Amino acid sequence: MNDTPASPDPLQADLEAIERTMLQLGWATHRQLAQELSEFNLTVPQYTAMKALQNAGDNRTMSELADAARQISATMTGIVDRLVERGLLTRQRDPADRRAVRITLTEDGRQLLAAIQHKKRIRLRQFLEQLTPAERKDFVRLVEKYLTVVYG
Amino acid sequence: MNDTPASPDPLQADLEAIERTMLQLGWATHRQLAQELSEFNLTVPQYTAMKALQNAGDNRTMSELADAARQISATMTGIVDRLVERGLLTRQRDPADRRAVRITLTEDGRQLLAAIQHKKRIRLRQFLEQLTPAERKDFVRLVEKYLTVVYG
DNA sequence: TATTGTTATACTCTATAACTATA
DNA sequence: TATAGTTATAGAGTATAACAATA
Repeated sequence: MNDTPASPDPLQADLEAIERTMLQLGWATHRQLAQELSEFNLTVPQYTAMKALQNAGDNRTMSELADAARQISATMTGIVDRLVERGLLTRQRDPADRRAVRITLTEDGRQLLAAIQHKKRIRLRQFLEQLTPAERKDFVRLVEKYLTVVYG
Repeated sequence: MNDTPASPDPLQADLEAIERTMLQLGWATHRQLAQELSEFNLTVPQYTAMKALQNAGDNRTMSELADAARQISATMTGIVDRLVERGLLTRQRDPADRRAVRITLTEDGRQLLAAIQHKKRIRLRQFLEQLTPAERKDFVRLVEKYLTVVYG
């Protein structure tokens, strides 16, 4: 008869707090980003693809870009279509393997990313200014650990 | 002549690390959640709406639900349509104000949320087990501060 | 008149399956 | 035969504008 143990699973309370917080973080991030990007006439998947390309070093194939952006190639085709049409990316056949297509950021594309980055950083800086250097390091370390453990 | 100052903005390095990490966190969370939910035939906006309803105390109006889920009412109409059709929510005219519609979780809806929660917690627990109690508190505190500062 | 919610419209994202071109 | 990428298809989410019912 001990339905209400004095000392239950010590993780339980933290678990519930983190679950709620992370769902909020994921969704709030997504919606907020969508709204910020609409000002630049970009969608979240479009921006994510461009950033993934930039981080992966530009001149990637469609498969590599799809992997980096966590998409399948059929989806990436449509996203890249619209970005090429706007002059933010270019598509080029790879001469070494004519099945492959190489994607590059144009100068316009790079400038657009820079403009978005500039705007996003203003608010991020506000956040960082409220933390101590040790807290900043902890934050990055904990979030990276979360990504590794929870998303493999 | 001091183009490369020995001690530039001390926030700059952290800023770049956090920017990249948070974009990855937002997108990875979204894509991972979508994949987990597909097993239950739910989309992310559908799940978010159901959780928002649950957190807001059930029996909310469409406007309240849209606010809680960060959607506009026209979008919420479509999302609720599909959830009602599947028997996870019910719609009822409010007798006190016949313009308003009250949304409630059905028993099936509550059970589905419980099943999803059970599955999500397994992986979250893995993460928490790798942290000290102090780190767990820090994590929640820092993420909540981030949400407050960055998303108001 | 103002508010609540739905409908109409147009576009984007998404996954699956079938297909083309190249290796 | 296998791989890289596109196309076809169907469904869901999204915002805007117009609309109906109620206050």
